[in-house]
Amino acid sequence: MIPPAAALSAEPRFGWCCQYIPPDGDPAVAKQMNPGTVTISTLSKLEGARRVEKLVEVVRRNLQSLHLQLGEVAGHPPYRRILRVGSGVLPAYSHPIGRPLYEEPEVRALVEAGLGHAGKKAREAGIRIGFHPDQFCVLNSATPATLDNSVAELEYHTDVLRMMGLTGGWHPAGTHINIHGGGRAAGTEGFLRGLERLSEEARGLVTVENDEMSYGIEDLMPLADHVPLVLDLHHHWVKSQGEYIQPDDPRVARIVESWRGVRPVAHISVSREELLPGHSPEVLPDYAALAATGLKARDLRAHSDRMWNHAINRLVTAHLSWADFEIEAKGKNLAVDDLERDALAAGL
DNA sequence: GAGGGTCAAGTCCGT
DNA sequence: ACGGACTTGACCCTC
Repeated sequence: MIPPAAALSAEPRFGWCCQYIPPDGDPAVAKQMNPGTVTISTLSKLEGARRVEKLVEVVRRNLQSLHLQLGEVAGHPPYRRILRVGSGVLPAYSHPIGRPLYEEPEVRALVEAGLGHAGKKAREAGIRIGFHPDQFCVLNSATPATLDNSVAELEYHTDVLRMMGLTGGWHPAGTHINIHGGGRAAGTEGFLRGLERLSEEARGLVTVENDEMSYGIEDLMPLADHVPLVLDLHHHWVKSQGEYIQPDDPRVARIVESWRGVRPVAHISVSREELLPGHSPEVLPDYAALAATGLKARDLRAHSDRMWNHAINRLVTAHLSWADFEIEAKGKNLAVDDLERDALAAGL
């Protein structure tokens, strides 16, 4: 019997996403700590037992790396206990090639045991778990096949979380499966129709995040009574061409409401330092000034390796009053170290 | 073991 | 109409 997910503490958290980078750069540790993949193409070229064998090899590695990642996070203070898990933990799960393989008793037993173990570890250490399916998951698509795939993808993530003991009700332990609004043409009405296609269990986990192109945070407000909103401060800065939302902003209050008592999740990243030569790390990047130097939106969108800007880190520290943060930086856990230093200095 | 082509999927923008 | 960006390398085949 799986113990229920513990209530989420009110303590702020921030953490990294999907991949761990060993501080000493040890490639063997990097490989051990991170998931692998197998392509559909490779699986489809194998037959029968070979196909199962290949999948089992990758799944076993992925479950082991997930366990190690949770161990790493659990070794830090409670304010660092949030982890975005890579969506590739069970490769090909929602694809016709992979689906029957996961029904093989051998595979099923491996997956249930591994995820059960991981979920237990996450719950015991109080690690908040999230997922972020990629750009192919478009819940408002007008293309039936795309919508079908998107629903299947969200149900896949729900299956994973169920085996981790993190489903049932409204975002248990703060768990979330976060996606973007999708294409503009179908609008937020299309998103609501897509939500209706999901199981009740999945609907209790999905969240929606503002992007730089199609749905700004204001554009997502019509969804706030149906699904929690995830504010990405950097996406908003790009889409609004320079606005830094403050914690006392009325839009933040609406976002908090959309979570219905669960502590919200937000995202932070920062433009690449090397594209901003000579920029002071003590000053918030000024979009208009940077655009005037010839930098394009696509340049400013790109994520930095590290949380190099102390002013942004102080802004995030202020936002920790209401949200937990997933840090989207190429430097992963190393960027979390950066934010941690500034947040502690600012009195976290 | 190294090198290089390949990888399930959507949507947007710039040309 | 089409290629590239997003992401973001890792994988896998060939030599």
